[in-house]
Amino acid sequence: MNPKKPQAQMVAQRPTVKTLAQTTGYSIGTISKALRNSPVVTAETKERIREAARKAGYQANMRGVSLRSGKTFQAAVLMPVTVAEGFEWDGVEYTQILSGISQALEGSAYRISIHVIRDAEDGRLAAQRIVDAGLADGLIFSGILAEDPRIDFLVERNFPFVALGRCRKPLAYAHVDVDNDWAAFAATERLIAGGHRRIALINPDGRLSYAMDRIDGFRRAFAQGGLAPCDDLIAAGGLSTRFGKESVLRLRHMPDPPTGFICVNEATTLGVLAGLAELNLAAGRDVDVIAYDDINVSAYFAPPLTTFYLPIERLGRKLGEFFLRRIAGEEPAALQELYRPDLVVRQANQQQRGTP
Amino acid sequence: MNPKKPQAQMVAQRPTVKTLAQTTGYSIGTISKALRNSPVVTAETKERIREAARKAGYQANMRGVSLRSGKTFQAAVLMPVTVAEGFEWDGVEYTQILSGISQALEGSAYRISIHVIRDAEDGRLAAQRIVDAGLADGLIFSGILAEDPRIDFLVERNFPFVALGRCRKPLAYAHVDVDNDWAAFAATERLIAGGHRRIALINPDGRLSYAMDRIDGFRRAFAQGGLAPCDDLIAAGGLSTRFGKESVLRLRHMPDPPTGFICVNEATTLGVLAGLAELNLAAGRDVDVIAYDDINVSAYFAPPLTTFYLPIERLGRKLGEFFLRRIAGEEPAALQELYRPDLVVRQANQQQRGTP
DNA sequence: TCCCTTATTGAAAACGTTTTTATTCTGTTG
DNA sequence: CAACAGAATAAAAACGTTTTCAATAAGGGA
Repeated sequence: MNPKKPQAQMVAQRPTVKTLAQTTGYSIGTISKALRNSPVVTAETKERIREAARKAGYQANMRGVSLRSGKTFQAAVLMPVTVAEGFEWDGVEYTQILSGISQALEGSAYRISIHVIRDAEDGRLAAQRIVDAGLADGLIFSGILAEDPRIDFLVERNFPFVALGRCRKPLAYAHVDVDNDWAAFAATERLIAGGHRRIALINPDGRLSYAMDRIDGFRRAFAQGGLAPCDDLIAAGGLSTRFGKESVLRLRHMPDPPTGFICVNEATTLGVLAGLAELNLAAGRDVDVIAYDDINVSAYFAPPLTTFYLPIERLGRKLGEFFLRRIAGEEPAALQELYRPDLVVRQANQQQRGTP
Repeated sequence: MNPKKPQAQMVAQRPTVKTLAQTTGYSIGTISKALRNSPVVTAETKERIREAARKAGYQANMRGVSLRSGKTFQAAVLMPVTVAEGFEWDGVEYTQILSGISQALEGSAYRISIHVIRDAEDGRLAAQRIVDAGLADGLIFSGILAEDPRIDFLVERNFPFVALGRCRKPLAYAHVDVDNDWAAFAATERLIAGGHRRIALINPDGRLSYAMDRIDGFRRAFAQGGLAPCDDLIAAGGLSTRFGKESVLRLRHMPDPPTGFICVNEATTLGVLAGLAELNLAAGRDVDVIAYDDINVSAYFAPPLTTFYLPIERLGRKLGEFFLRRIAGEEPAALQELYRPDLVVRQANQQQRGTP
């Protein structure tokens, strides 16, 4: 009994192909082929090897696979974080998006890895780092600009990705998007039908592609009614609660103030309501507010608001699905989907006559 | 000119240690040692090799490093997703936590990988999978139960992790936590001082460790005032807006209803306000509400509420810092921190006499 | 002058896979 | 009966590192 003998009394190491080769008598090449269900290995050999693998609790070492195959099995998600003015709620529920992506990736070998970015330009640097250093097999990101440096870069490098949102360049790439043009059009149309003529559009940063989509829909609704659009009532800024509030205060102090408000997300909506409260105005009585809602929270606002609702988790699931299909080699042109949110009516949105 | 010659006209491949060995004339071993700043290699050799690496744009291939070193360079974060009743807002701002962790990990080779879990038990399975399959070098997770299966498992397996929250077992593990006992005590004390005697505690799931901490603080405040605690007014449930609203409606229909409410997060607070509105009660007039706020949103509620505020991103940063230090081998006992949130007074919280 | 120590670098092995190529064996065909 | 085709498996190479061990050179003391 040589006490130096190193192998026997070791704690149970993770089994490898080598281990399985020893226990079954086959070579490591055959083990690998059998487990990957290669047609060259005979059925009963496969069965024996699989049985041994099962019994040993074998799991392929991802680091080995990774090195050999060149794949990372990482889906990189660029997560924007608004370093806004002192920790403002921005209502960007990335948790839901990630949950959706995660559901789609379940069963695959892919894992989500997070890369926090500050803006789209920072995102381009992150994308470049990921591509150059081979940190992931593909990318998922949102907050698409009309001219998005990330999309330009990735399309040029032919690196797989899926975008939540569309840029305004005629490029072929996988994406999922909300029909913001339609939603803004429908919201504006509804307020016009309710008698409103001065309508404010609380919008995000104007460089964002969907901000432009919303403006397009907004203007189209006025044009359809033969009215001039209220371009002076378009507020472009952040997605924060503070921005919503400040916008209301500013707009309501204009000579011909808006009586209707179309908000871009829950956080701005809450800010708008706070601003109205400060002016002693009530939504549904003095003015009307229509919101867009990712997370089904507008029913709890005071008062409950009419909203366009699309659970953002559903978009996340589609992003994940498209990611896997893109990685598997499908053409980007086949991986594009546009969603229309549901209109949830909680207010009549009829302008009360006799309002200031 | 043999057209089969494979190397010369290839597109620029990523440089490797082998490439650098060829261009510098050193061996790959020396290259590796020089780049890792090993003391055995001479200063001028290091300089030459570093220069060549810089010029070639060399970046170590993580897959190679990973296989050789056995490290994954992954920080696995277990992200809870409440598959609550139809996409309810739960106010769990994981984006901020991830942002904080990400900041702390910047500069290191570590990346965040997300593992979505449904509850703590599901989390234990995820942890087991991560440990067994070697998917990460360490774990970060939140939503700690008084008896948390994840902590038991990881401590037993001696696998590095950092918890956001403390369990109730006397185990040594790295953690960051909010002093919820103190916060609940202070909130209760404040309402008692304002004349309230019937105070409701809107609490999360009772198995959560911090739910118990809150109850402890709640009771202690009554005991200090020589009063009997309102155990019948402790509502235990989700973190959703719906739960906040339903709790108010239920509690206010009791024979001796509460006049003060202490909420657990922003989402429940919004629900509480919605419930009060439905009962035609106003916070600050008919009843008082004190909230806990991770994301600085309570200033925009109607009315603005007195809150305990601690930007959750700060906790995230600490989690990331502790993670790196734990991975580097520091003892868990040295990696523990308890934060007290700031009290932000926005209401007097004095009970108005003559209230029902 | 010779040997021994020390400093520096080179060579080789190892991490765990997958894939390519080689080998062995069996059965068939001219 | 020799050659050959085909099937199954084994052997080896490769992915890009890091680490261990061996080799070489230089310098110093006897």
